[in-house]
Amino acid sequence: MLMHNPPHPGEVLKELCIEPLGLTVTEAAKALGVSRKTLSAILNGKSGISPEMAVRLSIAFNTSSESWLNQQTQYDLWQAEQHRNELHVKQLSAA
Amino acid sequence: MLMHNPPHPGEVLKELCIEPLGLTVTEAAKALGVSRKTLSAILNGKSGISPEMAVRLSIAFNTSSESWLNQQTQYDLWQAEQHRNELHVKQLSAA
DNA sequence: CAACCTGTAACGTTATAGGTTACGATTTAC
DNA sequence: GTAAATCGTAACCTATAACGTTACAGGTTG
Repeated sequence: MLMHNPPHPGEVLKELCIEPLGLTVTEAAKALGVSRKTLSAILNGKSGISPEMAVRLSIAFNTSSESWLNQQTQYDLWQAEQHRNELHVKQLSAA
Repeated sequence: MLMHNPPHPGEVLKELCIEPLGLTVTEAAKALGVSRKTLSAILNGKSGISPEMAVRLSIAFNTSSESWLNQQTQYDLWQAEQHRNELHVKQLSAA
């Protein structure tokens, strides 16, 4: 169970990849093969990291696509968990 | 890096939760608070497990929502990795 | 001042999760 | 054997989200 609010993957991307390399959003977007708008939205927490984007990041920054997408999953899940008690779900198993 | 095709999370759900408990799709859908169609689509690999659905499953089957959503992530990522060489991405870092 | 970078609004496309209703086919129960 | 339940799914809808192009205003910087 996630205990604390995970950071948006865009923040991590900015702080760990873009800024250390002194890259502009324009440059990075071009290298990633996406529009400047798309990358900007991610960096500013306006949209998430899609599976395809995770693969792009893994190529550009020589990382694992899993790590990127897992971060997104943790983020999304934390959001969903905030509404856990609003869901009308009945228990089916004690396993 | 993922090496083998991960199973669709719907298969796992069926084999590990629905069938062992002898549940019908109709019963399970009702307990989960979703339509029969929605659950059916998941069980038959026609749609994925959303973050909210992961939370529903965690309540109904007393499991972790993380495990469900992670399975979906691995599945989605494997699909995306299959097109890795079709993406026009330039390397930005050797880290 | 001119060149560059930025976020973002406005417009579009495409994909996907979810709902309801309805159907034919199969399975189960009596 | 018939009636009831279940199943997958088609057809229709909505909402959300990622992505694209173009265009603009504001900020830096040479």
